[in-house]
Amino acid sequence: MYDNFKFSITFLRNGYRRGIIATPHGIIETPAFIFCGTKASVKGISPWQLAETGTSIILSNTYHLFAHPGSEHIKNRGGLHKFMGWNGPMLTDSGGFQIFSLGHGSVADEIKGRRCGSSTLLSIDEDGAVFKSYWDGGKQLLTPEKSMQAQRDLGADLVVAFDECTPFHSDKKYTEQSMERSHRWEKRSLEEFARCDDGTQAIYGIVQGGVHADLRKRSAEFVSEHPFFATAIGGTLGSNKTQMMEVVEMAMNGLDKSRPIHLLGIGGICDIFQGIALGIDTFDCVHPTRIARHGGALVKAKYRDSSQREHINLKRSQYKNDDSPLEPDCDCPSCKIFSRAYLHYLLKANELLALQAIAVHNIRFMNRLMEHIRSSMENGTLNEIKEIWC
RNA sequence: GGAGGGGUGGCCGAGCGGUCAAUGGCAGCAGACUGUAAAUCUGCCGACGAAAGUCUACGUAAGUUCAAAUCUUACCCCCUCCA
Repeated sequence: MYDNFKFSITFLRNGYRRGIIATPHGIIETPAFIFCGTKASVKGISPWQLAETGTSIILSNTYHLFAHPGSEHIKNRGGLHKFMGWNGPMLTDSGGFQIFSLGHGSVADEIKGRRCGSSTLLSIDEDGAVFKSYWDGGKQLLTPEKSMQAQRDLGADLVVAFDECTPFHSDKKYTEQSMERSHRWEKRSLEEFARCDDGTQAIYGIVQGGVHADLRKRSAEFVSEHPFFATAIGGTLGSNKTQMMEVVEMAMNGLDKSRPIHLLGIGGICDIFQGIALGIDTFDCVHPTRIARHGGALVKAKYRDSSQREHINLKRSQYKNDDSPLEPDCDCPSCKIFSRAYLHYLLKANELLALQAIAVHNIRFMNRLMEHIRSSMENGTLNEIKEIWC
């Protein structure tokens, strides 16, 4: 297995590391950020814009494409790469996160105890999870085998074992049972993956275990003991950032460090620096592209406003007369030709260009951040550049 | 000239005797967003006040009533139809 894949660590110091993941569609220099193109599209952004802004890898979601238009439909169109026009490395998430998100709403809602009214997760049992399709209302069963078959149809380079993303509010007993079931699901995922392996894909195992150190350790050991190509850290990471990094550290303790390690769903700037310090290789998050659509532009520390956020909210009236670019030292197309005042106006005028222009900037921002992190590792300036970006 | 309809907070637009500082929507001002059911969601949005509350408000003026955005009368504007 994994003959066409390779992970090489090219630099290692004090636990943080630089590396290269080789896939049939190209290489990913790590640490890297993976942009979310959930429904076979990074919302509002074309593949050529992704390429122009230095993106090496994107992610799509099995659950969403399974619900619509169907993984077989995409297989018949030549696979996901061809279908969406992205020829670089790609990962598909298994749909495990949707057991969480379609049952509890957003991560923030769940942690803060705000339950959203209607859930489309109908039930979970040993076999898998039953959803009410948000597309046509029909009942859908997603199992480890189905997720793997769908991911095989989609044809991403990197695929992910099917797990249950356990909610933060679950007690330890449920978290443990859920973790053990996830382990059984991951084993089934691996078996189904191996059964159809044709050398074009590599699979990630997922560490679960909630916020409990003993569970995280057990889960990390489980994943490391099984022949996954790489590891992803998933599940709830706690209710605040301090706890989040504690949980990541718990998971890291039992992991096989020779494999690529991905931190699922995390993409704050400071979070990335902290994750890298613990040895994380890749991150993915909807945050950069989602906040862009809500008028939020990521900017380095010196370009921020008084709000202490990692982005500026261009809908704020303070930007109405701001003729400067989002960031004077950014090389993205948006910064080269648009002012904050213009983007503010576009947002107020409800013009779609605003959403795209800010997303292009945020994507370039994240890629520049990762480039800077990689280049600063070997000359030992990681701590200095953190001041610039955090 | 005759007949009818209408004038409500920045705009559109409900309400048609008390529970109305007045439903909604838009605009405005903020906030949230971390393996995307998200170009979404939440809050504020007459003035003063931390709040209780006080004041000023439904074209203008006068009236009926314990009580009027809501009823009556006059006036001023707008729209439609007829001459």
